[in-house]
Amino acid sequence: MTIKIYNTLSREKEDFKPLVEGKVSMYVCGPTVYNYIHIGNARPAIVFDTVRRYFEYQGYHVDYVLNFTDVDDKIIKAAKELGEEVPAISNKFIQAYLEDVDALGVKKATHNPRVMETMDDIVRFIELLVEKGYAYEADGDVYFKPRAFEGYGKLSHQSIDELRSGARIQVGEKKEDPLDFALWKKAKEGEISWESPWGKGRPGWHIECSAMVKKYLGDTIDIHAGGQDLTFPHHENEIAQSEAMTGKTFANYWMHNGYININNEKMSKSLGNFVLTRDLISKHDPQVLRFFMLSVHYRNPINFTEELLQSAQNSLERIKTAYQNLEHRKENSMNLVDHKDEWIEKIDKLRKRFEREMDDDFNTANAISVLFDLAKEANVYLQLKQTSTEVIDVFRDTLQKLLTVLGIDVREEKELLDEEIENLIEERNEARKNRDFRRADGIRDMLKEKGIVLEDTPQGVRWKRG
RNA sequence: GGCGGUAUAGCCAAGUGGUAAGGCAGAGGUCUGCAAAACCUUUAUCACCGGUUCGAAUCCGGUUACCGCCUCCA
Repeated sequence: MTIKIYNTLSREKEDFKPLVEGKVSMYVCGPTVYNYIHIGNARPAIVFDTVRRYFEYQGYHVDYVLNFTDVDDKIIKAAKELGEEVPAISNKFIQAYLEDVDALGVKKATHNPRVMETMDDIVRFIELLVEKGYAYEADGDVYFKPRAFEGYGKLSHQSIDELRSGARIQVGEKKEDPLDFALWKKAKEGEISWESPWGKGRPGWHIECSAMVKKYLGDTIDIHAGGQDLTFPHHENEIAQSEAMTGKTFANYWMHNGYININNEKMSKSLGNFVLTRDLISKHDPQVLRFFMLSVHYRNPINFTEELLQSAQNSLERIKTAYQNLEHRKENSMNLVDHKDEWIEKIDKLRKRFEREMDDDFNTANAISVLFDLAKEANVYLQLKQTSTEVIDVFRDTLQKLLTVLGIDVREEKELLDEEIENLIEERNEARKNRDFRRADGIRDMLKEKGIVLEDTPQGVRWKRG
């Protein structure tokens, strides 16, 4: 089955055809590192990590590049306010980003290029654009001319002339045309800067991605991704720069994720309603946030509230419990052949359904509903008097494997309980045998206080943390 | 002004022509010494109006509401 991807370029779902059989090259626009990331930044990290995981599940080798914008106006401003150097600020927040995203189950990128480390490539890229007549220097700045690039606007489906009527585009004194955008910015006094053929300065925002894509993935890549808001102007400008440069298609597929609202309002600093990922996952299991984000299709907006997150937690708990109950029952299973094949076939069908949903533009919302069905079937199976070890294994392995695609791990290190608790559980078993329920319930309540929840099953007592 | 998105049960959320998946919350039941977990049952004239069609949440036209981009932004 082929994977279908909604391509912003064509506004249609298209069959995914890789440039190289069995491989995917992916570039995702990363954060500008001037602060801790908010949950809006976490969404693309989670969504495109899941895209990557699904490709890998399907046997593709994925080259995944995510950049860090470590020089920019906002970082310079933050550095000034904090009385620190720009690299100190960006290093700090790159580190923080990596920690946050790691907690969310995001796999490490193949490369994490930074602007400061890509400076030579960026300067060379700009030089060539000037040589080719797509860009010009003006008093230490260098500007790109969108009008010189045929096809400008093809991603955002804007026509160059309509853009002008927006009338909000300021005419910089140095620009020849209001649409022109900066490739290189002349340094202000005392500002961090690099040498270039046009004097000291630093790169404009869009050029870094063009240079990095070329450096790490080549002239043409399979997938370029980012938040919806990057479509214009950022990605549009990247296309213009790169295609002007190489004369080749820059990216075959463009993917954009939707926004997050907080209590139905746009998350913004002025409203003061942004939620830092770091704060949230210190209070909630990071997996719950990940599950929550994947329970909505990636192109649709998500509304965030504490209640909705709690609801997601309850949902995830259901799948987790099913998994743990499978583990528990495994010890009490046997070599049974009755109806074995029927169950395995049933599981196989669910697995295929999961794949079908993921194939359809990564419909994680539907894929998750398949996991609920899988959990349900597992629960039904677990109610049988006798169970087959093999069927239990297939249930468990399938559930685990599919959850891994979503980046969710329900396995729990079942660390041994300490002796005291073991003894209490044993004592309770004795009490129950003797029908001393008052004592038994007393112990159960006591353990609950310690965060150990006991459940009696026909196969003996089962415990979990709660 | 240009481009685009969304409107489905108490809440969340899938679903692009054949009489509405799934989850959370609620109610009733089964199992259990009691619980827990689980299972079963139960809750929708798909924003509104018109059209196309044997048949529409799904296609077309219109209306309303909300939202995004066009400016730094995931």
